[in-house]
Amino acid sequence: MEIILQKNVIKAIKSLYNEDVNPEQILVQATRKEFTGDLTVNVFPFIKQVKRSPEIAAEEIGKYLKENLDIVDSYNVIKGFLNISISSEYWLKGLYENKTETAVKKETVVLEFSSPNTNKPLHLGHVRNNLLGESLARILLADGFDVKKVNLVNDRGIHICKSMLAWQKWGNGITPETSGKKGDKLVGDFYVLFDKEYKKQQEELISQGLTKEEAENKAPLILEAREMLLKWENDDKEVISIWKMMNRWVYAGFDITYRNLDISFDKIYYESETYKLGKDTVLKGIQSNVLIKKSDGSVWADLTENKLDEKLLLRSDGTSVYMTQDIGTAEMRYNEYKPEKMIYVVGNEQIYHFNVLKIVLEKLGFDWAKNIVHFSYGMVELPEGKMKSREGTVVDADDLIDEMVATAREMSTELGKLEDFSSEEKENILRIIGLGALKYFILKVDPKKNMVFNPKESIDFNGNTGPFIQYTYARINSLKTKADDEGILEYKQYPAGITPNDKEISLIKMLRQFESVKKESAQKLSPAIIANYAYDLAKEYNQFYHDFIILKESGELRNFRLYLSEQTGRIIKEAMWLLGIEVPVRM
RNA sequence: GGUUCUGUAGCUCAGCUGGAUAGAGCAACGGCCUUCUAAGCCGUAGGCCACAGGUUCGAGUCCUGUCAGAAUCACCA
Repeated sequence: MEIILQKNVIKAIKSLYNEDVNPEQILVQATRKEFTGDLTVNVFPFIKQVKRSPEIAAEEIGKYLKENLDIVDSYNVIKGFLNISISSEYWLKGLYENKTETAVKKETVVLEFSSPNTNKPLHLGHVRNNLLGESLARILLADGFDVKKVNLVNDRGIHICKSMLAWQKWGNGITPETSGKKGDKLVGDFYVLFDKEYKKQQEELISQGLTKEEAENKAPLILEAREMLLKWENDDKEVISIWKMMNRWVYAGFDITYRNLDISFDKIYYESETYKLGKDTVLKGIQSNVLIKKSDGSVWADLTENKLDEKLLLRSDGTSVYMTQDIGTAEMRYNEYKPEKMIYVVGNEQIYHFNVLKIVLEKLGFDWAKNIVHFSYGMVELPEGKMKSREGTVVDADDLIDEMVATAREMSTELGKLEDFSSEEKENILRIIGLGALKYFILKVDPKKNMVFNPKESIDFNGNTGPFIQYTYARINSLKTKADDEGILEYKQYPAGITPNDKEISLIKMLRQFESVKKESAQKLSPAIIANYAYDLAKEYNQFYHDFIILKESGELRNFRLYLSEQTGRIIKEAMWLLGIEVPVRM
């Protein structure tokens, strides 16, 4: 509709002033609430060309539009702004049009997210990553992309060796079964234990006169861990078997967390299976003189011409680093899917890493490297700052989910809801609500910004929240159920004698926006745009619901309002789906 | 020190490619359940959009500088 108006403004200018203007000069936007009208044309961008004062030009164009466009009902001019009212009939028709054109692009996008390390359980930071990843996948899918969700499990490296070593030294053969602990938690405990003992050794060495850096590199524990990594890369039987066992524990733990968050993947890569390819590629890079081998055997990429430093790709002992395995993974992934785009959902702390990755891949001759997109999101912080695992301030993912559901339960009991439900149904609804609160809380903020989470205040269930939107849906659903009970079934036809009121029109307008909101969120890779839209829509509907009677109305008006409600519910549900949030039929 | 990101109400966040008098929620205060779900609706109060310049008809938005916070610049991942 904006486009129709835009074209006609161009026509108007041509016929009134005999001037040609570009479409970009015609700004059509929604009229602000304080003014009457639906759409506003701003005359300033072309005011010089038409040689009129803003008021006169706006007035003349408005007059032209009213005479030549039947959808234009009336207009008014304030300063240089031409506010146009679209006929309510046009809005009403729009609501009843069934437009189901699904844009099919079928370009493949590989979307990597989650990417946990196997040495500790998932925490709030990972939760943000997972929720963003899952939501982006759905948003891109809805925009017509063929999305492959992939997870890259970081199952090798020095960090795993630390947990393994600690378990070997102090674990006394403990397992998840004997301890009753979730596997990822148990392994995480040993990682923390390693760090504690390692710190002790460092302090000891520092007191003997070593510098901090020397102490970090000479502590017996770290030497043992490095040795273990070397053994691992040389397929040492014992090391491999501990590694397999402990990873198995971790995966069992992760599976539970993923399931609780409704996260799934099309494909899981393991770095233990991709790093060798990376190593090979790096070695080839030396032969073709793209990379440098130093006298101690370490391999580097010289990035000084890109205004960056030198970057290590293989250690002097021949073992690979993070970058090495990411090269291999990217290559493997590209060969497997030949995607148009590879998106990595990884925190903003790794911006530098991905810059380097792209440059190195390009140097190595992979022209698809330019299609790599690092979707970098901000950190989740506590009111007192960053989460520190060593200080025990990490917010554990499983605990957080449990707390959210518990809060939902308290609220529900207090409000006296859900009393007539079976316990099974009730639990499911509480899960939907608790999880909805958590997911919405995280997804509504602009991904690139850091966000603050206050565990003491816990997440709200009122106001701009997931449950607010879910509640709106439940209300609508309840209307439909009641309509059903009363035998109101034929309500979907165009209502002949109805003139929608202002609130109804603004609801219809908002529903129309959904398509462009979806597109925008896909282009900008931002679930927050969907989240904020869903909230605005729910708020608008609640006002409508409060101010007007729906089912107790009669005839066409009742049918129209019921239909309008149903459409709102449908879009709320779809918007929430795009966020990975379920909506309950009752709450 | 270099690079990147952020700075909007007491708190948590919106603010579309520059557009009219900067918006929500929470917290505070005051109203609304004999009518479809009050997890709701309405109202009051709360702002030098970090600061200073610049670009122009017009700047929270773009440019430059300053200040503050964060991340990163590892033979960690």
